[in-house]
Amino acid sequence: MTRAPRDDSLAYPDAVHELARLVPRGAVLSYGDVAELLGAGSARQSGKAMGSAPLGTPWWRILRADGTITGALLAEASPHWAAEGLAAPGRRIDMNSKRWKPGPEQWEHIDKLRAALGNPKMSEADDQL
DNA sequence: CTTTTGACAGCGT
DNA sequence: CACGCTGCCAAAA
Repeated sequence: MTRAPRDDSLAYPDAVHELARLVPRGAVLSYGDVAELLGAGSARQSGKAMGSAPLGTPWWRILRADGTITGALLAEASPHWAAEGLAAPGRRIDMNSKRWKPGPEQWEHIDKLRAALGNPKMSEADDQL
């Protein structure tokens, strides 16, 4: 292989996926919240990242700031929302009360993600100085 | 290098 | 409350 994957480094999309996994049942985050919690990127970046979320990722807990989700996913997400008591079918999620507030222990984990992000693969990139 | 493209956000109509 | 337009930001073409 031409490169060896570092375990300490983390790509932005992966950080987003990890964070999504931390969101507990019955809670949600907006794409913008995700970017803010990671202290990097922006709503669009996290949204893009979610597009490549691996199976097992609770993607239905990450939605738009107004409590809606993109059309194609609505059909798949609704049942989950109903099952978790997030919103009844046909209703939008109340971001005000359902927004996830990470506790101290969660923040520790999030902090790791932040640190890993500030430490991207720094090899073969020192020539463009 | 310029243009297009997104699982977005905010504001106006 | 539903749409539409503009602003953002980085990656891919």
